[in-house]
Amino acid sequence: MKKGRVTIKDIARELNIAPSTVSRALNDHPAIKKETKEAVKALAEKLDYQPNLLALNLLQKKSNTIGVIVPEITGHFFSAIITGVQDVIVHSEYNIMICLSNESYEEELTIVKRLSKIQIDGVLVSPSSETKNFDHFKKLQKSGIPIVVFDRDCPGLEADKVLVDDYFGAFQAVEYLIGIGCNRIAHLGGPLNLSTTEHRLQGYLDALHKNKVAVNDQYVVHVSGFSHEEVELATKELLNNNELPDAIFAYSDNLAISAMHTAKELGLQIPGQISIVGFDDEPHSAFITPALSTVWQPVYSMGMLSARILLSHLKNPNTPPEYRKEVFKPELVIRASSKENKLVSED
Amino acid sequence: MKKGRVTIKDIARELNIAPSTVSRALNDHPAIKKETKEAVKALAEKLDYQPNLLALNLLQKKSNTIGVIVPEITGHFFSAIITGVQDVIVHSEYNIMICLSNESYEEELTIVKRLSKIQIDGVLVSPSSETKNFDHFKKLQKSGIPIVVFDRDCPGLEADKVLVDDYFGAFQAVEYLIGIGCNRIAHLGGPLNLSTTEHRLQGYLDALHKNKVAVNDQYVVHVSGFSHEEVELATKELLNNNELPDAIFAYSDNLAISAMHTAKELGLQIPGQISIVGFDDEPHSAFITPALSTVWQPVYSMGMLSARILLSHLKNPNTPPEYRKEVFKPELVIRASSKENKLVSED
DNA sequence: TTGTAGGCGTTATCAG
DNA sequence: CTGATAACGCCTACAA
Repeated sequence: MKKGRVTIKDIARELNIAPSTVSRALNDHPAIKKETKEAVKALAEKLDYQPNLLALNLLQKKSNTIGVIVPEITGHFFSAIITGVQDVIVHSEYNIMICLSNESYEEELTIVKRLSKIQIDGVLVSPSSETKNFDHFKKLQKSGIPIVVFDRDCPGLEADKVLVDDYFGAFQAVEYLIGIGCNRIAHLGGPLNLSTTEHRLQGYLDALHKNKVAVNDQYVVHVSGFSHEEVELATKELLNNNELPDAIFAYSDNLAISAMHTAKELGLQIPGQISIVGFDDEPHSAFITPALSTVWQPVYSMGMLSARILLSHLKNPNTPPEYRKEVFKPELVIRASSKENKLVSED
Repeated sequence: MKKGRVTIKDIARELNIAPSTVSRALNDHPAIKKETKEAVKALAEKLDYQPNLLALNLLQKKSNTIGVIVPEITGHFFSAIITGVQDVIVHSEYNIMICLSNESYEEELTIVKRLSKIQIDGVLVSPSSETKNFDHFKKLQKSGIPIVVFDRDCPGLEADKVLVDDYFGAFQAVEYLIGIGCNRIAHLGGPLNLSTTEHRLQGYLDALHKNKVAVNDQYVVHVSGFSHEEVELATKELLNNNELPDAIFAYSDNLAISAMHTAKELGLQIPGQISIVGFDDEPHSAFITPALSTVWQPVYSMGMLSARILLSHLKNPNTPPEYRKEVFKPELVIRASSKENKLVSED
């Protein structure tokens, strides 16, 4: 008649042996008699003994938990990455704690503090769009916690990184637009301090330069966040140019869809008068009308790889001299929102 | 020159006082001299003392963590619920552990075992579509862990529940379809052992009965899972009827969109020849063409309420005599995929 | 092969 | 007001 769960002491008492013997038996310690082991294990089974991980955590000074910090999960992008992460981690002894920063630097700070308090063992992170300073991550690293950065880079932070070649994706997309005859290509860019924003912008600019298409400052607009209002505002700014762009390369599918919406409201034909290309290849992008051309990224694989890298560090706690940097190649997916149509609109 | 993090003992030694005094000072115990408190707090600050929650966990026999079990997060539905949960929990002292069952009963079992092992304090759960038996949840409850079920009910399990009136939503949707002149209304149903499937089906049937529209068995098809193949198969079965339905009420937006796709491939006009109504109001449903009529649910609020209910139990660990059952009202959203168009098609 | 003792970091209890 | 002590459940030297 004990209260609470059964412990190794209970087993020990019942069997008239020492708790340490029970512990060893349960852990298959070589120096324990076979019969003892069997007796212990049998009783443990019978009593439905569950090792108290909380006690182990204290002993080992680790939580057996890894944290995943993402800006949001309502879109498909981070959800899919997380699913990849989870499908790897689930086969390890670690638990996952998913934390949402809601694109807020403040909340990200709070999260990091919390994770640090619970002695997290490792962290996967994609910083918020507000985050410019990575000291909070560095602090984690200093206390020995390995960090893997994914998708959104943290420039200046030395860590493992699993990224996408955003520059390449953007370059391809824009060169494609040029190829189909667009020459007033606008860019609806992301929040300014994201690495992804910067790389996609750079890819856009370089594609224009390389193909000797004039760059027009008025054709580049950046959102400051992903709220509906901000996106709409930016889109309108772009489309209210006195000389209308004949194509928009957007930072993301969501921005692209917003742009498409606004363009339709203005009575523009897509792709007749204006072509639109997004980035991310969200699943619904294929279902909107016209179906959105976009840049696909291997999200699930990114999640899996990030998790694997973190696990490998956790298994080899010897300070690794060098960090891995894996860059996935994205792929242009051409659909109905962009079409060769400039024969007419050449004035 | 200590190794590892600073503990209460370090502070005690430095100040020549007892560890227990430090503990009390840090916790603002009333019976501690003001100056002592200040000295302790100052030093703690200076040394960047972080309380070791792992030790606390062991002492209190609780993990200060709540688990959230969902079938998946790549869709908007559960992501939004989780976001609601998180936005509530983040203001408490609890951590969240999000677990994905991938719509698999096996994985759900594994998750529950894990959560039980780490001495989870409470659980929010929406069961997988394969789950027919809720003993694993009952076992959790028996060990004193409060459970709140959300969205998908677990019939027979006594627990707090935060649900949606699926019956009402379905009834409304189908009655609306009848109102615009449809009389060969098909139902593309969800997996059979989900409560939501059952209630939506019942709402569909009752709406037909009440309005004296004949029920045709061939017009009711259920998917067995949410994989693309299965959905496509079921959709085709529905549309390959010798007498084509003039409307489809689908279990979810995703099923509806798949149906729409297939219908388009068959050259059908939507809503000209066939109206389609979904369920969930996923954000992208407004952007597809034609925009999908659907049934909206207050997802974010459901997440928040579920979390609040769980927290209230955690704060009052006295066995609560009765469970709460909260049922949200969904709302029909009419868009372009359903239209009054039967004047013509009446043969 | 097994038992004893100490400790992981914290708090609660009981003295003083 | 503060100090010593025990305890949470487990593991790991060290001893026997």
